[in-house]
Formats: sequence, structure tokens, C-alpha cells
Amino acid sequence: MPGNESGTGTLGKAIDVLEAVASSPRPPRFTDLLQLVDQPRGTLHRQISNLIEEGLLSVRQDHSYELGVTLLKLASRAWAGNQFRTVAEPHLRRLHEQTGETVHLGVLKGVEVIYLDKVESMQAVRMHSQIGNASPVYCTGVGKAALAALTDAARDRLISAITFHRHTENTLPDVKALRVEIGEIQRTGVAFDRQEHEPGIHCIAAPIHSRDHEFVAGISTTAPAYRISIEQLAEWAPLVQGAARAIMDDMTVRLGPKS
Amino acid sequence: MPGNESGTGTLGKAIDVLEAVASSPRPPRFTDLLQLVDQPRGTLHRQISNLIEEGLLSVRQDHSYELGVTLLKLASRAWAGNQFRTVAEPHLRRLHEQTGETVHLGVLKGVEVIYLDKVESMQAVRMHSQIGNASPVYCTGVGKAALAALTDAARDRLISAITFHRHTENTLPDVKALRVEIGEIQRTGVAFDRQEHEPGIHCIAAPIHSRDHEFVAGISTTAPAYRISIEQLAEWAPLVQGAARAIMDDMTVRLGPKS
DNA sequence: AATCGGAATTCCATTATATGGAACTTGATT
DNA sequence: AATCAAGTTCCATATAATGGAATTCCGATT
Repeated sequence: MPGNESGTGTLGKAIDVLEAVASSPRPPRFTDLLQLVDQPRGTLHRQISNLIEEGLLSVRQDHSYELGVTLLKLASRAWAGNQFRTVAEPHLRRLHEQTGETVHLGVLKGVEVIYLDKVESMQAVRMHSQIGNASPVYCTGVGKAALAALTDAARDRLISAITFHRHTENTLPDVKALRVEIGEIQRTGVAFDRQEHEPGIHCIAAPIHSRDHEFVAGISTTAPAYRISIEQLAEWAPLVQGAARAIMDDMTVRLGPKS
Repeated sequence: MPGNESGTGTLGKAIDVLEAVASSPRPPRFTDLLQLVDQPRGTLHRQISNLIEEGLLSVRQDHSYELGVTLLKLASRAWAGNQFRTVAEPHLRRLHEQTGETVHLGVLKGVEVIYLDKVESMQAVRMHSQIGNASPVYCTGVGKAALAALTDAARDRLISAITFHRHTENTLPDVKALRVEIGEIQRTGVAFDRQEHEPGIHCIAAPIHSRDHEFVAGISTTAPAYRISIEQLAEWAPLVQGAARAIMDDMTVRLGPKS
């Protein structure tokens, strides 16, 4: 449910179609897409044809559409080649060794956090991990940490674009609550997710940002609430902050002092 | 190194740029891209701008480019929603339980195989798995199995587009050897990768195809050669073929008898 | 099997957008 | 500071996208 900032230009329209397919709970059919993206029949039809031609979209036998495997191929390269992720990787692993819990790395993208990497002991339930998963900023540790690291202007702009949705009973309900929380994060240097996204799951996160605060991200340690108390999480604050600090230092070394 | 079938239309050009970035060993700079994709300066520059605007591409501080995180987001959805993968998933898991070795699911896309899923006991070395990884058809078990399942016409067309590259000393060197191998696969119903892609790694695979042989894929069980002999692999033939058969049956049930 | 109705696809004159050559700016190197 | 290469912007032109309407396809229903 990203802020439908209808893309401009031919490419933007095409991506809009992909996003529409991506955000549909079930594979949309032609008519479904017709009302999801605001385009005339003929136009949409050709766009879909092009997307299929490029392998970005696939038809299912019932004439519904799903995202194409070319995206997997590209994403695989995107992940492997991502500079920030590469720099951060050893620090994620160290933080995981120190805490024994799952560690996430996420970057801010619009009003969402996109998870770039994850380190966990043993994935009992196999999953495509969390990588690429997009979650709202206002109810994740990484998201709130990233928000706190933004410049005031950028944050104001972004916050006004958020639409709040109550994921759990702890989810921050509105802008007011979020701003209070951000103040707290800026004071303490760490962000908590107190079961605000998934019931039973909480985490502690620290912000990561470039020198100019244009690029913001976050690192977090996540644990199930039944096993780790929020106080125990809080004790990891120095570790999480240390990892964030170390990543930022590595960035300035590897990327030049500009960022 | 995919068959540069330079995409047509505005969208195609854009994807070409993405592919160029994806296939570069190191992040390309503007001039690098200029000769990778055959486009005039001004045009390329605007295309890159558009791609960045859409989050499909990112600039690094040294003016080189890397793929953007939006691709991860889209791919995450593509993976989760993929119908074929969803249908195959339980069968992969069962095959893994039966053999105790790593199981792969891949689909044919042009002259490459794209891995859709993977099940393994314990990933000692953490990795973004193999998912989305693109490998040549002619030197992977899944790839050769898929080739064997193609209609003669489609296979001929595809084979002529392959450029052979010797990955290991066992890699099939040319079309002739590949055709012999395909005949063998069609007779026996299973394909072997005899350390043809990675030294020390071999696998046994079985083809999966839709009714009309338009869609082809494969499932494989992989093992290190030092621990599992090729004879032991061969004993799993019924299991691998059984899994492939079961997936095809499920497809016709879930997707209607047409495919 | 035949009919009907909604959905998907094709068509083409019009319009908007991408194109690409050249001029310009930036920033690194000596 | 000067030079040169790399990156960026501009704008008249060519090309590709647009969108309304007509047509075909498909799948219910009888």
C-alpha cells in the first residue's frame, strides 16, 4: 500500500502496473488492473504486453497476472552487488554472534523500509528470508530509527505521506504518537518496536545514515517476546549502536568522506 | 552473458540498461554503460535518470551505478506469489527429506535457468540462497532436463542461441555433445550434471513441463562429489522423477488440464 | 450443442514522448 | 592554473505511446 505516487513517463507507467500486480492480494485479471492503474484499455493492454515480453510479468492460464521471474534474476544481482549491504554484512554477523538473535538490515524507501539482509541462527521455517520485504516505517524498529535520522524537512515531508494502519494493539496510531516516539529515539539513540508490527515480536534498532542524512537505514536485533523481555533487549543497546556506528565508519572509509 | 536480444520499445531499452548493469562484474560508470548499450549519450543519460527515479538503479558516490532496492521489493513479491513455485514447494521439501541433500527448482528462461527455490538442511554459509540465480542451460542438471522436455522446434531454436563456455573440465563443449546428452536424458528421463558447472558438485535432475511443452522447468538433488558418488545419485532417480511427476500432476489439478 | 454477455484484444489517426547531435559544465590530473 | 576527459543539459525532430471504438474471444447458462 505505498503512496501511489503515479510514476511519470513511459517507464513510470510500466512500473505502476508492476506495483499494482505486486500489491494485489491475489493475481489480478485485466479488468482488475484496469481500475487499479488509471489507464484506458488499449494503453494498459499494450503496457502489459510489453511487460510480458520483457519477462517482468507472466500470464497464468486463467488470464490473471503474476510478476515474472526476470525480477528474481535482477534482484539476485541487485542483492549481491549492493554496496551498502556488502559493507554492513560482517557487522550484522558480529551482532548476531553477540546477541544470538536475528539481525536485520533495512533501508528507507519512501514510506517503507526495505530489508536488505538478515542473519539468523537457524531458520526453522524456511523462507525467502525477509529480504526485499517492504514494511511500514512507523511500526518497525528499523523504520522508526531511520525516520529519526532524517533531516527535519525530509522527515516532515515523509510523515505527511504516511497512512496509519493498526497492525497490532501496540501500533502507533497517528502522527502525534510517532513524533513523540521519534523524539525519544533521538534522545536515546535507539528505537524499539514493542510488538507494533507483529504480535509477539519485538526488537531494538539503531539508525544508520550518510553524512548528509540523505541516505538513512537501520540495523535491528529481533526476538520473540515470550523468550526475551524488553528490558533484556534494552541491554543490547550498546551492541546495536556499536554495529550501526561501525557500519557508518566503514561507509566513510570505503565510500570516501563525502557520504 | 544472456543472448543480447536488445529489447524493443522504450521499456525494452530501459531493461537493457538494467541488464547491462546487472551483468557487469563491477559497477559500471556512465561511459562503461555507453558502450555496453548502444545508445547516444543524451538518450542513455535520460534513461538512467528515469531508472533512478523509479528506484531501479542507484548512483554510488563515485558515479558508478548499481541496481536499486526496488528490485528486491518486487522480487520478494514475485517469489511469494509465484504459482509454479507454490505448487512445487511441498514436493521439494519431501524430496529433500528423502535424500537429505539440497533440492533445487529452476525454470527455463531463454538460454538460462533461473532458480526459483531451494531446500537444504542447514546453510552453513549463509547466502541469499540460489534464488534468482541464472545459470547456463547446457551445464546444469535442471537446464539439460528442461531442454530435453522442449518441443524439437523450440529446442533447435534455443540451442542455436547458446554460446558454450567451459566452466569446468567436464563442461559439454559444443552443440554436438549437448544433443547426445539430450537424447540420453529423453531415453532415461533423468539428467546428470557431472561437475559440469562447478567442480566438486554434481546433481541429478528430472524435467517438468506443461502439457503443451511450452513451459519447461526442472527439479534436482545436488551433492558434493566427495561425499556422494554418481552411482548413489543415480539411485535417487525414481525419487527425483517422482517429485517431478507429482509437481506436474498438481499443476494440472490446480491449473486446469489445459496446461 | 447453441446462445448470450462480459472480458480481452486489435486497430489507427492523433498526440505526446523519446530521440540524438551538439553545446556546455564539471571535476580530476598534471 | 591549465588541460582534458567525463558527465550533463538542451531542443528541433522523429518515433513511439495514446485512447476511443470496433472486433474477437471465452466461458457461463440453458
